[in-house]
Amino acid sequence: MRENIYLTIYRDYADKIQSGQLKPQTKLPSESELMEEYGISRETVRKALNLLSQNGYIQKIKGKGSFVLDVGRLNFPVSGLVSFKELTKTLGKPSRTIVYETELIKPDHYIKQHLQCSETVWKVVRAREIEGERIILDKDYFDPNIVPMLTKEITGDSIYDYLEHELKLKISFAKKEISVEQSIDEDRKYMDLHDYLHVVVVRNYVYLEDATLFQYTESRHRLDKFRFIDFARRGN
Amino acid sequence: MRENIYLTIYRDYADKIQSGQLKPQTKLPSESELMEEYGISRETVRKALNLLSQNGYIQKIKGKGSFVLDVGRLNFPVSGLVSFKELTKTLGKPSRTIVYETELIKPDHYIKQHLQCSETVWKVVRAREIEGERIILDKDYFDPNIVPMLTKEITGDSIYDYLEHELKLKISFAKKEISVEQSIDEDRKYMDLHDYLHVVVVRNYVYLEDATLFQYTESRHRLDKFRFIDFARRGN
DNA sequence: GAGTGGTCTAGACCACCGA
DNA sequence: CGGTGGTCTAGACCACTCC
Repeated sequence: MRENIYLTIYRDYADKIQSGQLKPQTKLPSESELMEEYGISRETVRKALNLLSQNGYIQKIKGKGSFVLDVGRLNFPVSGLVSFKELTKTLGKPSRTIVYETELIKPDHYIKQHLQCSETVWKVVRAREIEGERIILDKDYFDPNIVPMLTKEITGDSIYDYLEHELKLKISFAKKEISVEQSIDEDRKYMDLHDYLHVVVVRNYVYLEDATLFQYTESRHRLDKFRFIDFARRGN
Repeated sequence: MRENIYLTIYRDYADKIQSGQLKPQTKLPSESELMEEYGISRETVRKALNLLSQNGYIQKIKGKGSFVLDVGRLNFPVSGLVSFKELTKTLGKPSRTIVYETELIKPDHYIKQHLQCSETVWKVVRAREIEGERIILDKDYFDPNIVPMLTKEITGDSIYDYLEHELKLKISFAKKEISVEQSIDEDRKYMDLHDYLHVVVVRNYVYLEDATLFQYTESRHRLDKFRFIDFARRGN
């Protein structure tokens, strides 16, 4: 027991749909049937279904019911906050992370402006290698008031696991800005850039529950390997 | 009267925040105060606040209250389904649309695969000019079973206005795929591409309320002018 | 402790869909 | 018409924050 009936039901169905156990076009049980099945009230059922709807798993149609959408093929990084480790897990391709820097630095004006914080910041530079090619360069900056210590061991694995499970930080929301910019020397040095003149730059601002900005990340992708998928609802 | 108290309250506050009338860090009235103020129940208040939270306008903090986020500076195309006309309205720059094609064609295999539909499809090709340069090329494909007639007048203005207000179509959700690809002759012909070898391609699949796909759009952007902003929540 | 948001309930009325 | 989802109500208990 304890806690979040609607989240449990949401995950139940999200898993069933993602795994293909529930095929597209399938009709879900009606809200009253789900009330019975789980022994809960209708508003709680509806919270679960609305979550599924918002995340692109189902479509609710008034007077008819809830139907499974075709999510299986393309939606893995359904917009949002997917870390490299999670991403490669779903991709199933050989990949690794190469850590170039993990150090406390004095931020330049540019970084200071983004991460409005103290006199020093953690800077982490890592390349992401997939199928033998370094195609992503991640430059992370952390507020040391929130992340006091980082090591090569942590940054080589998943920083997010560390932040969420060790430091118990609760990430609340993030803003991404995607643009294309000219590649710089650093890109050529740390990535297998071939002769592309541009890179896709994803600037990521990550906030905690109390709305404090604690991380700024610049993720630089080789043009030909970049892909971003976004699912958006209009009214629902 | 009639209908959707929570949507009204949502729009009230969304407007106030977007216009800067409510500054970042401001504390909103508590849920019980809003209940009083509008004479409604708490769950209805919460629906409005949750909408604001999901769309990046506010941050709710347990035990403290709801606080306005700094949305003003960057969030205009807060991910999602923004049309060119809406976008330029907020940008306030001189812009226009050039219609190159508005015709019924036999779809090639590629399009047929995307828009699984009949023997013919509407094809619309338009360039978007901002500050004197054609920097976006939009290729739209519509299912003629749903959109029976299109004219140059319609496509030159806003197709979405026509679809929503004239045809009363209810757009429900869309999936975007962003990637970077080599530019083709058509790009150079219809855009002021300079000598960029690549374009940013946004493939857009638009669905109606009953989950039928009715439009496929390929939006090709000049590298240097492309920008995409995404706001995403992690837990609530 | 008082005040806040997070979850949940058991009802109600409505608009829509299909037969 | 019965079944569906969409909105709304008036309560309840909890966990959290701040004093």
